[in-house]
Amino acid sequence: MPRYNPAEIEPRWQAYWEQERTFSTAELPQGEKRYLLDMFPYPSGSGLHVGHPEGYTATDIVARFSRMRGKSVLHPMGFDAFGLPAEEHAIATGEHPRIQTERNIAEFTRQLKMLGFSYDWERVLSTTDPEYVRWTQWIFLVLHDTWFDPQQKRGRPIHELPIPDRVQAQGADAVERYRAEFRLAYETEAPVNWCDKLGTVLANEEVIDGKSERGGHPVRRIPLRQWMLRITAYAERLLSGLDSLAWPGGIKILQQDWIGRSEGAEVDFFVGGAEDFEAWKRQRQAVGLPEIPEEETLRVYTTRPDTLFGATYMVIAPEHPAVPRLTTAETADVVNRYCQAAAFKSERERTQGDRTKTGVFSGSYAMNPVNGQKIPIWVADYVLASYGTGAIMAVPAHDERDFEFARQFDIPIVAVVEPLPQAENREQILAGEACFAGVGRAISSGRYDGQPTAQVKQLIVQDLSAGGLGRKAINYKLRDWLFSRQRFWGEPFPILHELDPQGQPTGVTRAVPETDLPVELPELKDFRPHGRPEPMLEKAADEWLFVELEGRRYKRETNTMPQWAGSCWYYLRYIDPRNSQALVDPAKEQAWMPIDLYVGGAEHAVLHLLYARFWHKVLFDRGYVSHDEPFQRLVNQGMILGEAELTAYQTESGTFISPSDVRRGEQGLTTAAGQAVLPVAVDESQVIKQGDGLVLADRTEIRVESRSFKMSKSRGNVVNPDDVVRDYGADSLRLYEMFMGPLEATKPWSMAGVGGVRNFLDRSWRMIVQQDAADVVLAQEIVDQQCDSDQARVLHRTIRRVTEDIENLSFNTAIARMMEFVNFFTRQRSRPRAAMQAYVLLLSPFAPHVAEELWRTLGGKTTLAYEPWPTWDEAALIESTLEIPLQINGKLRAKIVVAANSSREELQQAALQQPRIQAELSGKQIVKTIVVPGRLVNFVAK
RNA sequence: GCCGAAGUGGCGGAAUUGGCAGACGCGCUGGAUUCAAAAUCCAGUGCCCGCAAGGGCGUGUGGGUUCGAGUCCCACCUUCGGUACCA
Repeated sequence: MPRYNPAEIEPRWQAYWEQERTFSTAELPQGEKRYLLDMFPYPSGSGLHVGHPEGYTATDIVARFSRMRGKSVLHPMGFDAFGLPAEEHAIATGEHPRIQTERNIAEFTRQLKMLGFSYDWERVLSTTDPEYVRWTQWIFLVLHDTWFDPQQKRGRPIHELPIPDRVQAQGADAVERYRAEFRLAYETEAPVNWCDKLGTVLANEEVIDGKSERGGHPVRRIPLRQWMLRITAYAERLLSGLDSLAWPGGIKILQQDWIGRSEGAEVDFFVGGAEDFEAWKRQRQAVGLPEIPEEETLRVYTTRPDTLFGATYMVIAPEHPAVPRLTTAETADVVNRYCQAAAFKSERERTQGDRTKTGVFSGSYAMNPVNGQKIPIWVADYVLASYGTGAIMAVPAHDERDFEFARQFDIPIVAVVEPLPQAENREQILAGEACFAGVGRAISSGRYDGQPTAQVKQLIVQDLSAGGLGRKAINYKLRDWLFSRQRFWGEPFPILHELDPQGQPTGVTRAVPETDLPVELPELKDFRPHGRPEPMLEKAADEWLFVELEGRRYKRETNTMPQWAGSCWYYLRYIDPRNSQALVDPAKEQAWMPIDLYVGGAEHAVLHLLYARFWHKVLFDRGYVSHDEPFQRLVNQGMILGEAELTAYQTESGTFISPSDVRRGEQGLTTAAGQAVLPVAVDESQVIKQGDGLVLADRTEIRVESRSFKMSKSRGNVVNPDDVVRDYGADSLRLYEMFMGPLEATKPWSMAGVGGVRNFLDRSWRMIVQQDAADVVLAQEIVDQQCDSDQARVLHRTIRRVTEDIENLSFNTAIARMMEFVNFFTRQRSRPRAAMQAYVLLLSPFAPHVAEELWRTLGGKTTLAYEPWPTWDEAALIESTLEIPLQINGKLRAKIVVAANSSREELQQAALQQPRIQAELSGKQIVKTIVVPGRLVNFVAK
């Protein structure tokens, strides 16, 4: 009987591991440690899909491999369990989100356990656990209690913030307000993306094309009191910290671009009238550049101070505080209307679409500090209030956006940078008819003329600084992080707002005392939004909402934290998941951190990783963790696409045409002649291969397209791991996920491929287990004797390659090596037991269940999880003879078998003896001979 | 537009980093076994010409470097992913 039967083997070994606590991890590592982390999943109602086990299997292989190499391994799993779907479910059904969340977690847990991952399940956590929420809130209070010291470039306790005397003199409330301006967690009135339909505010990343990511409902911008995190203070550290990390280059670049550092200058333009300009300049010369510009100046940020002489107008953002000041009686109406319209549009609407620039003249003029030229000030929404100073000097000759705007509104264009002589459309650029954003030499720029751009930049900034008119400046695209949501299903903020005797807020806030954490969510009977922009928790009963503390009355903060909060620090909690005294014990933290390998999807390349790094740096500055960066090595697993789909194209009249004859235009798919074309799904049986492609079997001149698509419910190509495990077993699923291709690559699913690796496991089984016995007994070929030299070579080569491939995360090739091993040994009449045991150990990280079973059959008494990893013997790898290719003029002409250690001369002689080579060379002259010992011989002949 | 990744048989993918292109798997073809099928085993399988021996061509396209290029350099094309006026 005993065929390989995963349905019986797998649950049995899973139960064994659980009962024996095989993978429970010691509190502290002994010897070398490995912290191997998966990005934890959101437990959605649809369960695991086959994308999840891809990364999970990769880290599990490394975890099992590392244990066998004697490392202490921390390999945990948990759940990112706050999130909108559970709340939407609650709104629809009235069921508390916690109930559905727990059900989903139970289902995920079942599925994860079914796949045999060697997680330490005793450390499992969920971001929704009250004990976890407690420490999320605690970290928020750390952020609230921290300011960033720009001198020391680090976060420090708020009580260390120097308070200016003038503030101190105004009393405690003034001091508190002053501090609030510096805290890393602060409140502000911010324009937010409000969605009427969802009844909630959305983060920018949750808004796609002016619509909500979830549901596609319209979104508009309204101002609302928000919690923000001052991540911008850490921009420089977040940028420079990337250098030391072993991350994919592309991800680092994404983060760099997101942070968006630029160097330039801030320049003040005088807007107080031409007659006072000289006086203003003299005054600036005397007192220097003020920290905050006076009312009669407009401060701009530019990365091209060298083009200052080409500034022909200025633009301020519609939200700029100077807008009313710069508006005149005549322009007031137009400007007001323009600003209001801009405010109503979402950031997305303002920055996308037709791209035709809009704007209105403010009515005022500014004086260019370098040449005293009077230039108009416009209000336009192509300038963002949230970047730089919210105002720009516009140099249409050397900035595409300004150029477009100037063309539209007939504003002069003056070239002040001369391109290199060979530049194309140089004449047009100099005539102000084309835009040139590159570098060159200064022209029409007074005493700077003739100097290269880089030098002019430097000189102008120097001169501006000396005159008190400007200074060097650095800016970042990164914005502060909008950290509050108006939903129910999130962590409450541990913040209290003080009330006066009339029940009105006094504006003073305080933190909930640490001993009162966690602040749990209030009980609600009804989860439907109240439809106002205010947070959901406003619906809470008064007993929750109002708090008395030390004789004062407070109202609780009713915003909740975004889903990011829990995922920003979960990797720390795994280290010490039950600690009730601290988020993590410092000794354990120091022992296990940093994370040696972090595997997850590229969709978290920017936000999750940036936010988590930010929190980590704050915790580091405040002394709660021992490293500056949490994720030493990062790998992004590739996306798994659906099974390849065959498509043929058919015109309306039913004629099939080849894909190359299909045009993709505004009308959709058409023929070259304009006739509509429809894609038709084709079955594999209707298709044959021909030449370099596939064609219809009965119409071989018609080509068929083969493509894979993202898995989606709507396309119906989602693969469910439960089905795969039922039909093939978990070991086959794991193996297939790794065999498909490189971990980082996007690759299509193929059920036939799963069958292929299942076949390999069957063969592995039959190599060791007797086929027609009643019980699981060893195959007759298994012998207790030494490998012969061929067997030893195959064995040791396999050990070496599998070991090196795992170290390089090259799992697909590791599996190919094991397949070669099985192909070789199934053909051997005698198979040494030791070789079989070594093989089973190599297989075990990939297919742990069948490996355990085979290990036991081969005489193992307990789990193989801590058996020493096999080592290879270099001596066994050496081959006595080699086949060497012989080339003439780089073309392969013959092969010879020679002793492996043949010298250069011996090789050349043997090659010249070879009959075919002799024949080819006769009548020719050998110009050159290349001999690479162990590799090849190449004759260059004429 | 910009940034990133990638283009190798019918398909998924290998190739010690400049040295026999196509490992391994799927699929397909033929054979053994079987009453038959499944399963299993054996052999073959880049394309073209040829009965064969053999020959020619071949890693997205075009050029280059080299005795030798999938791999290095230059230009371009295509696909996928990300991003959007950041001064």
